[in-house]
Amino acid sequence: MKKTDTRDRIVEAATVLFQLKGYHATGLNEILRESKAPKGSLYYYFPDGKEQLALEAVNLTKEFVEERIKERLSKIEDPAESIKNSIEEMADLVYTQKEEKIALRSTKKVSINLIALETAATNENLRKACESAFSAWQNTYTQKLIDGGFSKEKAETLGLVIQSMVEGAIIMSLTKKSDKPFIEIAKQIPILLAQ
Amino acid sequence: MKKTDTRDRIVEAATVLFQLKGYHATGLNEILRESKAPKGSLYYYFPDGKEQLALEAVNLTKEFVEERIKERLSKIEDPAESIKNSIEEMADLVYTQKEEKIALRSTKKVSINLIALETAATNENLRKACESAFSAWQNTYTQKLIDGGFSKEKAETLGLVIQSMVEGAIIMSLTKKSDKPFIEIAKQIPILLAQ
DNA sequence: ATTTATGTAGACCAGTCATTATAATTAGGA
DNA sequence: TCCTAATTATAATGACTGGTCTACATAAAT
Repeated sequence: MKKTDTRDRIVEAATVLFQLKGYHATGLNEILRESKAPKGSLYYYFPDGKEQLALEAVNLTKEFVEERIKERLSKIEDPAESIKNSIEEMADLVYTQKEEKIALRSTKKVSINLIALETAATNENLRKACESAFSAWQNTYTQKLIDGGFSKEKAETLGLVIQSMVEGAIIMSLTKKSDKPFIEIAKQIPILLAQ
Repeated sequence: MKKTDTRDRIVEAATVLFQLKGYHATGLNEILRESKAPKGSLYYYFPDGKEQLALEAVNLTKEFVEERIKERLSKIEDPAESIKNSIEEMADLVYTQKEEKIALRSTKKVSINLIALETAATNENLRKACESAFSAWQNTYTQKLIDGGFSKEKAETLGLVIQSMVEGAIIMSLTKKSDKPFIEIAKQIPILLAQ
């Protein structure tokens, strides 16, 4: 029986803020304010401070997104159609999050894109956590392709390509303030998998 | 006749640092130190401070990359092959930059990826500058496709898709510390354009 | 009743941030 | 040589940073 949800609230707030504003642009005080937690609690639950918090945020997103993808992929048997479908759902996730960004009521955890770039050259721990998340997602696509009859080699290549396309769509989508990149990427999946 | 190149050196250093470490993680002092510019010069040349500096950095990268892509696309007539070729060159650009990252001797300006994500939700001026850069690059691909006989509509869609794929490859490449994402993305281009 | 965990609370630290105001210096042309 | 404008130096501003610290409350265990 859990006493409080303080710890969870802190991680949730950190997750949203890190992916929305970035690791360096988000201050601990802001996370505390948003999660209505006192500073003493932060270092009680996260003795290693901001980096530990970011690691947990990345891992939380990793699991959340992996779950989402798997659920979507299991609903349609045909790999091309199911992956297309999954990408279209991501468009919604990224986009409805954007709209609610001021209120921050959203608990959506959708991308580690920004943290990944911020830390790729400067923080090996976080870089590895992001790499692990990307690999997990990529692997989900690969597995679906193998189940659908693709060779292991081809499935691995296409998994990497699809994961890259999704990450690219996120960037383009956020900067263009449009879900069109997602939609167009999704449309190309069946063509890509027809080979 | 130009007296000094102080201003240029500042922009160059800012460009490299912003894309390597990020807008918020890069301090003005660091830019000064890296560019060996006099302390007083920054606000003399850039009275609007850090944001102005970032705007110029983004625009510099925009023009540099656009030039590179155009040059590459003009060397091969077939759109698929030329775009594939251009992406393979980008792999080198991104990657050799990475290797020299400590020395920072590199003056390469290759991506606005990180700044784009950092500012998409928090700084409308910079977001627009990044959007403009993405559109310019995307447009270069589109134009090549039109010249190669694609319909305007199809060319525009594919331009967006290709641009998204490239941005995705950059993220994946930096996070995985491998140029494989670029290579695999490049391989898919002819398949994508065979439709 | 006493002790030990568990968690809350926020003042406080030294340092860094971007920015500004103003003074000093330098350079070029008249 | 002098004047003026272009640079650069210096120093201070106040806001904010991540992180540490001690005090305090509550509740469970002994």
